[in-house]
Amino acid sequence: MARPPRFDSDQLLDAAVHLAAGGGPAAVTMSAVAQAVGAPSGSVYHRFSGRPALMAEVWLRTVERFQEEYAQSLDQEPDPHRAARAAARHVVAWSRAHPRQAALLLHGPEEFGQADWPPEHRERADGGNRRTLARLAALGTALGATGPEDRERIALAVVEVPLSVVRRHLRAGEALPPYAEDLAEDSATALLDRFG
Amino acid sequence: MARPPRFDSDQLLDAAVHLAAGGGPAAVTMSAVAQAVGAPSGSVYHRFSGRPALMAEVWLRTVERFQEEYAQSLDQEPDPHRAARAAARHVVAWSRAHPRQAALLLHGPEEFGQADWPPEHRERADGGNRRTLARLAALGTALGATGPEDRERIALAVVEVPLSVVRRHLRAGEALPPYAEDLAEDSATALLDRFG
DNA sequence: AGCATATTAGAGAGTTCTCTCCAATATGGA
DNA sequence: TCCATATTGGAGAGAACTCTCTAATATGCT
Repeated sequence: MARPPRFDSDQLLDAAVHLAAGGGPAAVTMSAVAQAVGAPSGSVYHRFSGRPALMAEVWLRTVERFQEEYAQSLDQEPDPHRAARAAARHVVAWSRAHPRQAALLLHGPEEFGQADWPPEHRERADGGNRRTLARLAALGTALGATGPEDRERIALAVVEVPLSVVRRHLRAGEALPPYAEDLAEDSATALLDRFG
Repeated sequence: MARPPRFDSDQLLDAAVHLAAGGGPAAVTMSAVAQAVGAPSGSVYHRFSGRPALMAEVWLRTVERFQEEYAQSLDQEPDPHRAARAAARHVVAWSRAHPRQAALLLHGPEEFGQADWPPEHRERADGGNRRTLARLAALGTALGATGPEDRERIALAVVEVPLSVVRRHLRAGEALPPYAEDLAEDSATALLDRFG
C-alpha cells in the first residue's frame, strides 16, 4: 500500500548513538545522522519531528534499555544486600557489553537537549526516573534506611559509584579493566556495611 | 600610552562561567559572552584568539583554582587517612562555596571543546592533571596501596564519590544539603577502611 | 492495470554563530 | 600639544545547521 522504507527509526538512532559516542551529543546533527546512513535529510525529518525529538529518542531508548536490565538485576535477588551488590556489578557489566551506549549515558539528558524535548518525551523520562527511584526507595526500606542521608548513601553505592568506575575509563578512552566489576561491588559493599 | 581597557579577561571569563552554569558549555558563545558584559564581539576576540581559547581559559582557570585548594587540603594533614577524609570533605565544601564553578567542573573538559584547544592550553591541562595524579599516587603509597585497583579505589574515595554527592544535587537544581560534607567524608572512610 | 499512499530525494530559505576587518577613540608620554 | 598605540565599536562575510517544501518513486490493494 505504500513505498517500502529504506531507513527505519532504529537505524537512524543507531547512527546517532555512534555519533554521540565518538564526538559527544553535539556531534548528533540531523545532517550527520542522515549522512551516516546515506539518507537525505528529509528522510530523517520524516521519522522525527525535529532535532529535539531525535535527541530525546536516542537518550530514552538507551536509558530505558539500561533501566530495564538494571531493574531485573535488582528484582531477581530477594536479599537486599545481595541485590545491591548485584546491581552495582550489573552497571559495570552492562557498560562493558555496551560501551557506546554507556558512553552516551554518562553524558546525561541535559546534554541531549532535555530542555527542548517535546512534552511526550519529557513525560517518558519522568516516568522512567520515577520507576527507578521507587525501586531504590524499596531497596532503601529493605536495608533499613531512615533519612535522606541514608537513601543518598544507597544511591551512591548502587548507582553513582559504579558509574564513576565506568566513567574514569571510558573518559580516558580505555577499555574497562578486568577487575572493574569487583571494584564496583566491593565499593558498594563498603558503603552499605553500616546497614543491617 | 594607550586607550584604557573597559573589559578585561577575568570579566569575560566570569561571564562565561555564568553562562556555562546556566545553560551548559554550549551556551558559551562568543556573542553571548560579549552581550553579557555589554562588549562588542571584537573586544572578545581581542582577548582570546578564538572560541577554543576562551573555552580552555574558562575551564583551566576554574580547575586550577579548585586543584590548588584541593592540594592544600591534602598537604596540610600528615596522616594519610585524615588527609583523605579532609580532601573528600573539601570537594563538597568548595562546591558549596562556589556552586557555579562546581557546576562547570562537573561537565568535564571534553564539553569545553578540549579537542580543539590550542597546544599551549592542552599542556597546561596535562600539567595540572599530572600534578594531581602525583598527589593521589603519593596518598596511595602512604596508605599502603599495591595495585591499580587499590589506587583506583582511593581515587573513588577522595575524588569521584565526593563529586557524585555534589553532582546529584547540582544536576537536580537543588542546593547542597547540610549533611553533604559528612556524607562524602563517611563514604570516603568506608572505602578506605581496608587500608592500614 | 491503475490508484492511493508512505517514503525517498534534494534544493534552498532562514538562523545562528565564528571570525575578520577597519575606522573611531581614549590615554600616557615626548 | 601632538603622537603612538591599545582598545573599542560594529558591520558583514562565510560556514554549519535546522527545517520546509515540492516532486519523484515504489509498493500493496482492488
